[in-house]
Amino acid sequence: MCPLCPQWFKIKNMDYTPRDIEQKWQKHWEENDTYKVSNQSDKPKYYVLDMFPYPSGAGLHVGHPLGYIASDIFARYKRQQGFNVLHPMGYDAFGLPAEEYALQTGIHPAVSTNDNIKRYNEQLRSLGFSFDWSRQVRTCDPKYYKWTQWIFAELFHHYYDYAANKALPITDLIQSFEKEGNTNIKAATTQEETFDAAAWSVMSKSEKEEVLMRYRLAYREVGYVNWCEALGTVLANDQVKDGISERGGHPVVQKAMPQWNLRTTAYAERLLSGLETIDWSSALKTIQRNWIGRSEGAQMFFDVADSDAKIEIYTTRPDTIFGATYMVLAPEHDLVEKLTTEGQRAAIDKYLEYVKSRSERDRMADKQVTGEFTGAYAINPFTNTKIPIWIAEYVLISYGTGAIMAVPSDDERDKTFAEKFGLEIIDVVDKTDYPGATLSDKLGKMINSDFINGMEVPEAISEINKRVEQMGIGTAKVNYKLRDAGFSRQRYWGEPFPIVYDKDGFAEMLPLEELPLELPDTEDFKPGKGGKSPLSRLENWVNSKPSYTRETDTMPAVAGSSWYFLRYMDPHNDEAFASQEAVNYWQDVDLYVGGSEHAVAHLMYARFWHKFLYDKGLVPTQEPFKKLINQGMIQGVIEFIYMKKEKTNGQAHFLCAGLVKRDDLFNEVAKIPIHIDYVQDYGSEKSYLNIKSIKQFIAWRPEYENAIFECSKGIYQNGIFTPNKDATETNLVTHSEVGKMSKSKYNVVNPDLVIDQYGTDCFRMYEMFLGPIETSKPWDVQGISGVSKFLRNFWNLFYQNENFTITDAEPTKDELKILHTCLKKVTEDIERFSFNTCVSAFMVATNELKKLKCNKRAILKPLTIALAPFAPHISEELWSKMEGEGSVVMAQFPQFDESYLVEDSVIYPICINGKKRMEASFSATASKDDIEKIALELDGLEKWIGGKTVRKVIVVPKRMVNIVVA
RNA sequence: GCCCGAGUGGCGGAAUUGGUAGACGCGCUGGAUUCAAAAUCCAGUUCUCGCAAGGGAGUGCGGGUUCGAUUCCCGCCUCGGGUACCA
Repeated sequence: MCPLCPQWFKIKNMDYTPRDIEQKWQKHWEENDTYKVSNQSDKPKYYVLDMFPYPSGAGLHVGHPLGYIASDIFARYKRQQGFNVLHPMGYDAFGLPAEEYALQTGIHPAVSTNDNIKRYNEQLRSLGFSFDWSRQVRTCDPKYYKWTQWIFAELFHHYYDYAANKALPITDLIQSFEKEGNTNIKAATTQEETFDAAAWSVMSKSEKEEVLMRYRLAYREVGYVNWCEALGTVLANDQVKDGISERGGHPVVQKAMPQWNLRTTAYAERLLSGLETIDWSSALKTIQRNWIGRSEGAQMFFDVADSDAKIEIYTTRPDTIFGATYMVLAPEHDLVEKLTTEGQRAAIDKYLEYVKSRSERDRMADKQVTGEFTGAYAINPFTNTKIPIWIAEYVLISYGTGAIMAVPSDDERDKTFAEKFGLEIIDVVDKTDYPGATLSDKLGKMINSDFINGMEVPEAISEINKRVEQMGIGTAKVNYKLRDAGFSRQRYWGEPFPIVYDKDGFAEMLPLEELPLELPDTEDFKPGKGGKSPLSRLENWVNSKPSYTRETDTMPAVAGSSWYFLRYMDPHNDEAFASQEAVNYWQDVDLYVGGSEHAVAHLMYARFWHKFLYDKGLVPTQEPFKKLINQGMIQGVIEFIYMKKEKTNGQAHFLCAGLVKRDDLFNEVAKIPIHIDYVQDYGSEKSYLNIKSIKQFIAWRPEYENAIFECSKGIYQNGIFTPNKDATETNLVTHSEVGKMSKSKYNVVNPDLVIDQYGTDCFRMYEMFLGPIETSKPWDVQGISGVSKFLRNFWNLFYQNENFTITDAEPTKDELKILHTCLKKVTEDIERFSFNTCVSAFMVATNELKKLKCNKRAILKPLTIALAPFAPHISEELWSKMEGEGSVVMAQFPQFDESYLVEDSVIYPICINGKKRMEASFSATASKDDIEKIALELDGLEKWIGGKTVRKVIVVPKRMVNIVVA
């Protein structure tokens, strides 16, 4: 402020300079370990967790902090309520992007990851979060992944016992085998053959190891995997979308490779039932339920005519077996080769050739009805008739048993197939009693079905199941869509498996004393051809343990993120992943905030690992995350300019969106994304390019140096603007779309710039004010001035004529009412995670107190405490000026008092037939009868009743009066 | 296709158990201040008819329950997310 300026005296209030205040307090908090939390406390615990970020090279954009702000508000609120709050942050630092970046630039993933983390740390610090940074974890730190490796090894050393319904040591299983073989073992396994103790005792070491591998929770198996040649790695199902890799969009094929897997299917039932016990959104639970995909049905064997082969099928509709007129095997099914007759061999080979040529993508794109007859027949065990065996691509080898009994009358796909190939259709369910019911509803009455005729479907199902078991041809069975998790990656930047193979090729887990097995350093991280990991080229490392060779694959990124929340509880422990005291104190995560993109993979793996650790008695709860909130995405507007597909005189020709629309040229133009920094009125409907923008665009994209830019105002080319009339400026309207904020869309808005201009507190509150935390919305900086104004107004409540002035005068009834209305609203809304309405409540209170010129400590002190979770810096500054000592961070959150909210009188709307016509004030203590009596005698009421009869008067206390007339 | 979720002013959104629809903010309009602008302050702002007083309509569309519906029920439409030949 300059005293020489004539206006200086007009600025009545002390300037609020957010950046100075914020930097001062951030430094103060850091120096004083304000947010450091101890594992020893008399206070009740509360654990608030964010999904830790992958430190990408692009840095944070305005979308990332949304969830962090929400969780920070809640953590601060809980802290002020007297909880010992664990609120940590760390980095999910292994993964493909760092490695891809390394391949492009030659910069080691460890180096770029470290740089990125540094940048993230700075950005997160500037947002004023109350993280206990001393507990920071990084999944790529050997001290951390020592325990990732250890848990993996423990999975290897355990199997899942269905009788005990938990994981048990594999040594227990070996004992059982020695005593009585596997006949009485009920376990999660792919072991089909039974054996007794004698058979076990004569097995070779290799046979025994093979059997055990079929029981272990971490096991190695040759299986079909999603192989992506371009990325040189195996991908999980959820990393493949429509047959191409989610990352990079490369083709993915099925390839047989030995892979390490986790037997997640063993926990299918518990992963499903556990959902009932946790407070997650129904949408998210549904996603997980669908992913687990439980279905009840029967597994059955069909005999094959003139053969000793048996075909095992799975069906959810055993009741329809009398309508099973043919069978279908998946083309990859083992029996195809054996069953195909000589006459059909050529046709079948041709069909198999065709199936091979069809990528997964083709199959998705056009679902053709195709198939071929094997020439063989099966016997329907209930009708004893011969039914033809076909192969068809609509039956998948990976689901159920890879074979079905086809019932064309009651299955949509079987029906189209039967119609196309002229196969018999027998109606077996009469659905006339259930009009509108779909096939999946399983409703109707059995017909043409011998001894179950007349039964309703559910009864028929249990009857057939009973009969199937009596006949010894199958059992009722629950099936899950959930697959075991492929856990091997042929990449460099991940956790090495703690595995060595002896000279006979048997896998052994390294003991804890030999962990961590550190990722060896190399400059050569290119993926090898044909699925060899880069580690396989480091021969010294591979052979560094005498008479052993090391596993050269690495773990996927989900490994480290499956248990990181436990490490925060005791992050520097070298003796255990966390001490039992720490785990027993912190228990589980009370509130988990993160994006819904992790709905399946991360949240499923983490629950699986947690349940395993629970079975081992290492964690006290079955579920890791009690309450989960999915924050929405902050989207960005992507700006495009239209370019004609055909060049004009050999030059690129850009067109105004207005012209494209006017002349309907949408088929003749392509959309070229343009950096949002060059667009005028960015984000608005009328966003456009002026001459300056075009020059910036050309500087960015020199290949368009001589391009033509045409809009209704004229044409710009080679630095010259040729107007149509007398225009001096272009107005080339861009095409705007809302989408993900991404570096590749050139629409990333960096929070640093916003913070520089408005301050962290303002940024935090504005992101909350934008709307409900769970909805996605485009970033729009327009409204931020309202929040900025609010913070200044709040600040100015404490200032009079440049002086900090606060009085100890008794507050009035009105002032107390404003305060407690606000406290009530804020308290209740924080509890239900409605942060946008909290901001609004603060605005209302501030506006009203401003009108009353209230600067009383009794009002402003509690209000400052309540504001602190949202805007911690301004609150701390005002607190220090007001109180002189302590920190607002630990100040007791003020309790609202309903008694201040009680009114002497209440204004009731008077409705006639439900429509508000008048208002009237009644004493708060007036009885219903009194109100009714007075209401009917109100002046002016007659106009609305208009001579009609009053039929009824409804009085809802403190709400409204409704007079019904007719 | 199936399974979730959502549709409210010019815009973001509020209305927590069926009880005054549009809080709060942006934007816009008018006014004050200013040589002028920015900033600030005051007033107005769902649409529509009307100079006004006042009236009518109104929460995606159509129906229903109710004294009363943004809220509950039935049938559609649109958008977003998930999933996909799951036997």
